[in-house]
Amino acid sequence: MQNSEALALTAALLAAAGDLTQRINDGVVARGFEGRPAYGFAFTRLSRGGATVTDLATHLGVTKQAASQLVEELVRKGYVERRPHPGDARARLVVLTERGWGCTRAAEEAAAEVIQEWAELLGGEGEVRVLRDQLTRIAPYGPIRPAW
Amino acid sequence: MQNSEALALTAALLAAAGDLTQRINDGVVARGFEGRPAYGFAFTRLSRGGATVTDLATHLGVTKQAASQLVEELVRKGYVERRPHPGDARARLVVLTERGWGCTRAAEEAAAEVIQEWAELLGGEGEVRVLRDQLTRIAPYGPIRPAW
DNA sequence: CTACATAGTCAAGCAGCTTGACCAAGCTAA
DNA sequence: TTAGCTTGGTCAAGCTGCTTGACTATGTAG
Repeated sequence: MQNSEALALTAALLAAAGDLTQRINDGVVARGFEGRPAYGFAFTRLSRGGATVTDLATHLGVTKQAASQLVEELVRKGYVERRPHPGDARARLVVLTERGWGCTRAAEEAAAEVIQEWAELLGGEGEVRVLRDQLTRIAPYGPIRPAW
Repeated sequence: MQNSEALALTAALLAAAGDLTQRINDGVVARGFEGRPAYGFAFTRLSRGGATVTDLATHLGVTKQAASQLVEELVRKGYVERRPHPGDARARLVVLTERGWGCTRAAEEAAAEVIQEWAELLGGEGEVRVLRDQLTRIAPYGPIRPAW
């Protein structure tokens, strides 16, 4: 693989990622929710039984202070609520509210729309599956990172 | 395509993009340059004959003030220099210095390394080419956007 | 020559993150 | 039990990279 090809792949990957993020966010907003992309990553983690602030921080790859601020923002907007943690009085369990679930579904729908469009560009859902499988194989574990 | 599949693709795409960005930057730093990911996008544009601040701003999808600050930073670090623009006394042409070219090559090498690794994960360079072609087809034109 | 558009800078402000200090609650060992 | 350390979370201050707004200098169209 030549360097220039590596750069072409890099540019295409980042362009696709940025475009996808933007359009999912636009779709969420169009469905009546206000948000920023980071919400989606938080929701992904919260949608499986809730999480503590520290869990979220790890998942997002930020400090717990930053995660705490994000949670505060989500509480203010009515997407999540803090509950006492069963079994650890220090911790608080952050869970999605009904509105939070609605926002999550909106994000899913918006994502599905974009990917539907990609399927048309690529010539079929099979091609999308190939893409997803390839990306899954190269995607690392660990915290989510901003693409730049 | 079901919603959950769309989310899986989204997550994998963003994880791959974030990982790639991070590792290219790490590679650049390991080669003795200091930088942040945005530099790479600027260099991509500058490497084709230089650009004005306004060109850069458009390419990066930010205000010209932000682009101007970035250029100032790059000048301070010795990666670019400002020259009078031939044919427009208002404008200044920002061009890469020798050190700037070195940093650009370092980024190319770092990118090639990561993608070499991806080729092994995917089982061959042919698979990488498939990935690149697919991404190229779905990647939009227009300014580069942060992935989140 | 006038009027407007464009390239660039200066200044102020803001969002989202960081580091550092701290408290309350849990854990471990004596 | 208690002493000492770890862990979950918050408060406060500060920084970075962006924004909007105001402005100057140069170009361009009538």
